[in-house]
Amino acid sequence: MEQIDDIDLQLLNILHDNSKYTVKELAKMVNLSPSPVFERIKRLENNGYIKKYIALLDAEKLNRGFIVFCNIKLKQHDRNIGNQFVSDIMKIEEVVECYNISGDYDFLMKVSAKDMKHYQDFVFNKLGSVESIGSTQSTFVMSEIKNMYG
Amino acid sequence: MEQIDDIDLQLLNILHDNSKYTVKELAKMVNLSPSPVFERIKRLENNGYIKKYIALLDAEKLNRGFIVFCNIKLKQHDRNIGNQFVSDIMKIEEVVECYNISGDYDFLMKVSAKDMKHYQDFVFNKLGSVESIGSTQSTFVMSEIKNMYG
DNA sequence: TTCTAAATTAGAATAAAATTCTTTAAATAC
DNA sequence: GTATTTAAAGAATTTTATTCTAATTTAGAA
Repeated sequence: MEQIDDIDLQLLNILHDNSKYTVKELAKMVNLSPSPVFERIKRLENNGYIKKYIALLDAEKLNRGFIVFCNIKLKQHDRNIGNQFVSDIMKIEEVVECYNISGDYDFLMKVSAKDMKHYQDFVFNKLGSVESIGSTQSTFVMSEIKNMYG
Repeated sequence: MEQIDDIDLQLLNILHDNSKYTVKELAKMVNLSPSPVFERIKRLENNGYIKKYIALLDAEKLNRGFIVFCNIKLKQHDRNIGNQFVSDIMKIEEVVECYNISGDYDFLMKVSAKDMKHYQDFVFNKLGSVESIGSTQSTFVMSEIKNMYG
């Protein structure tokens, strides 16, 4: 695996914050000409340092500004139950992130809803029909303080 | 505030997953010519539906694949302590997300480190010097199941 | 140090994409 | 039904991405 240098790291940090700079602009920022910057970015893409480029959307405007962290305990801890849970959760659009975690609970999900009413509906109707779930515990987000991706 | 239609929504969903499509490609996907697609995207940007465009990086390759959710209780619940905490946390690069939450703890942080050793160093040396923190509780991520941004 | 080879860069040339503009069509109001 | 507004298509233009070649730098060996 190729090694990356300081200029690569600069480019990654810049693009992580704003991927719309032109190569000419990037070149000026890192004191190079456009060609090597273009080649460096292609190399970083091909070597997997850059996974993809995405647009960040305004959750509030799209009626998804109500964030809840939802802890999940499975009914039992066998592979089938676990696989079933993962498979079910992947289909639920309100679940934007999900992690298998240490501690009292098995999974931590980040859920994105319009409001409390929507979240309640999500818990009753969506989670309610996921057979593998034993219990849940909701932690509500009152405000977002920091988000390096937002 | 302008209203968005189904095609706008399609464009948002596509760009949220991959912002590198050309307008020509997008036009084909939504069965329009490039011009109206271009104008729609500009409108979505100007109206704030699209906040920004970013590159997603490979955390593992950048030595940041060890994820921990860290719950925080403040020493006291007055405005000064709270503001001091927020100000301190914004400067710590390992903290990639932070939320003010309901429940037993005051804040939930997502922390990104190289490994357990790095995380330990983060807790001792970085969090350890944030005066406003009363107590912490760490939940370790064993695996990422779903991430609509990753 | 000096030579050689490999890698990197700069700058020009080309291809492709974004962006603008004008015309046409469609939808809505009157 | 006509007028008016809005949205779309297609062509023209500008900008950017991408490729190519030559020059420079770097690293290693003699």
